[in-house]
Amino acid sequence: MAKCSLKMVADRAGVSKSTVSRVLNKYTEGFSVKPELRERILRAVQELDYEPDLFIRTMKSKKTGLIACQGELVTSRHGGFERDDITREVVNHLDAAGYNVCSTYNKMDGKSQYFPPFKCDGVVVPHNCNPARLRKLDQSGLPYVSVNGLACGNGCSVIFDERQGVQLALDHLIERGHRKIAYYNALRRINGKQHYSIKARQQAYGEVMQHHGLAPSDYYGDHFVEVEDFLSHEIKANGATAVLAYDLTLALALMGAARDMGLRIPDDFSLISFNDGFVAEAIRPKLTCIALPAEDIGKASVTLLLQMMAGEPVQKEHPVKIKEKLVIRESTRAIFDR
Amino acid sequence: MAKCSLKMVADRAGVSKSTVSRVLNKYTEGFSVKPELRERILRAVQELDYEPDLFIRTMKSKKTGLIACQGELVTSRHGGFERDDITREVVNHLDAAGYNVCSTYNKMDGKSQYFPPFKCDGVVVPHNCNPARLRKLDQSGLPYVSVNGLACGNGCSVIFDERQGVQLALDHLIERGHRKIAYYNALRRINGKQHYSIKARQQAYGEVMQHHGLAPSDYYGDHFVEVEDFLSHEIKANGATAVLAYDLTLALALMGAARDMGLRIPDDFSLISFNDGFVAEAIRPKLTCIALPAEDIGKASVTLLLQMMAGEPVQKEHPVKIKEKLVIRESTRAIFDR
DNA sequence: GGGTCTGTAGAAACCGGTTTCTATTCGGGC
DNA sequence: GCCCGAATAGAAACCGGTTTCTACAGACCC
Repeated sequence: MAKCSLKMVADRAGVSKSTVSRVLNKYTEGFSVKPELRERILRAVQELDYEPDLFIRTMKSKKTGLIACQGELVTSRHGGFERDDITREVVNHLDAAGYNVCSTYNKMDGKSQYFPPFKCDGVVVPHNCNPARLRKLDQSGLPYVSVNGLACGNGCSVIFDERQGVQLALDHLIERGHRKIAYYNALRRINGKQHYSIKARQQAYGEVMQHHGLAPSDYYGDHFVEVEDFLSHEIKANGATAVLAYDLTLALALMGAARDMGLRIPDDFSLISFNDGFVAEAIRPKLTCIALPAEDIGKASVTLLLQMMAGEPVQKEHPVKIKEKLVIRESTRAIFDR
Repeated sequence: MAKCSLKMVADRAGVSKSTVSRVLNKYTEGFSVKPELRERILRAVQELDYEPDLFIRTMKSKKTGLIACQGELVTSRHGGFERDDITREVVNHLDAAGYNVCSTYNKMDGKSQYFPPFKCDGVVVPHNCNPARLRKLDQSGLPYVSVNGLACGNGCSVIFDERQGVQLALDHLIERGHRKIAYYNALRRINGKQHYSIKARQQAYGEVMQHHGLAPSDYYGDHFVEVEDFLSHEIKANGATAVLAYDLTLALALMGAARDMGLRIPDDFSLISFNDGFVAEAIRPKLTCIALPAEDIGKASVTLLLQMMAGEPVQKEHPVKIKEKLVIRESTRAIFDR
């Protein structure tokens, strides 16, 4: 009924705790167990449905086999759609590498708590935007990787190449004849801090536009603009023919407001958004997106973390950057001369 | 740097481990500590930034202060939008009650693993649809509550009142003159098993329609129908004026296909969906929904679990049912006489 | 036959906490 | 001054595992 202990298994098999532990952990380092005894022990384990406590075993053993996952596991209400995908990829890769991923729900806005509150071999920090918490983790000396977020001195960071993604989006639009391309920025703050991508995309937009000799839109700066005001100003007044949106939620909001204001997509303006997902494919017009490949960032992050844990030298100076991908659908079209 | 132990705190304060433990746990049961000594200990704790290991303390103490959360924390790719909301509500309420919620990512489709793999006071199982895993948990004797899913003999279950929700939806449509109302069912299987709501909504639809003397649609049964085929048959051929969709993802798929087929919502048919969320408000037409209030189910679930853990008698025979809510938006309209 | 090496497995220490048991000091009643 | 109980705090046991240390049996060699 209740969970049974190593002692109970040992008693049932008529051996000592140590022998059971050795058999279960396949300890062959200078030791061996007679096949017959091994059989008896394994039978007892099976009969009692024994499984060791995942955490108590971490006390004595050097390797815990545990990876702690920090951060908003329960995604925020209006959070991006890509978050779950990324975390899932990371977890699956760690699982495949034989690690058990574990997390405790500690509110990041609560009293400054340590993370992790248990012993583990490494830490994954998805979508980080809490510098204080990160600094504490950094000081702990544990190997950690910040996935889709920045790291401090001792950790690694894997992020998306926002410059390349912006370039992908703008090239796509410029190739199709667009010259006045507005950017709808996000000013959502998570726990009082912005996600790095907000500033990165905003800045890349300015640079890439300038590089093409085009004027950036008025509203790509730091102050918040309502969707309706944005569309009135940029599309109706300034005559922009295309909009790049910070993420899917903003793109959806823009699409809704455009419909309400009598603006058609892509006839009156083209729309392209960061993040891809089920919704982008389901809505009409289907949204052209800059996808953030979850598989790629997940795999790269886990590879990096495993290297750190193995003590191999890794790139810590600069974040590893994952390429973004253009997914062309119906919301962008060519304009023939202006 | 590395995490420090109770012993280190004790040494620094010049006292024994037991005294530190007593001070930190506010042990006053027949014991007391001189204010001056308490001060010194607390100072040492602060200086060393000490926090006890969350799991190791569970070994000896009767109360662990831990709640395990089973299930798909990393939600499935195309999963419903309501899942995160519900889990978050549950976690926040447990947190408020002083419990630490913890989860390990164990693939539910993997080798049959026990859950939880550590000692805890109770278990939360959100969105359950894995009977085998649940049966094991049930046998463990731990207090547990199945949130938005069914339980076995020893656990409690809190689900939504699907019958009432279907009634809400159909009454809304019938009041507005609809008589031919089709139902678009889901046949998604999660880990080989269906979520209880699939059968519940399907069945309730049949009953409520019959109760109103109306004929249910052809396609509300168990076999899968493509959205296009569904719309051709039900709307174009059979002349249905309204559709009730199993969830938001299916509603989105229906909206997309309708647009592609030249069917307008709500002019050509009204659409109402289960689940509510950001997307329902963002798309056009805004979707009329049967909302599944996350706060209500979260609060009720936690209340129930805490009662079980306190040894109080609770309702185990039947699931507790949470009322669903009608959110009227733009996708449904009245038809004036037929 | 004695010494040594190897295979096998139990005993015991240990991890980091909580709880129980025990010891000492102090104050008060006589 | 002595006895006793309350207040205070250390010592030690314990939780459930892993790892190290130790012990014993048998094989092999000389």
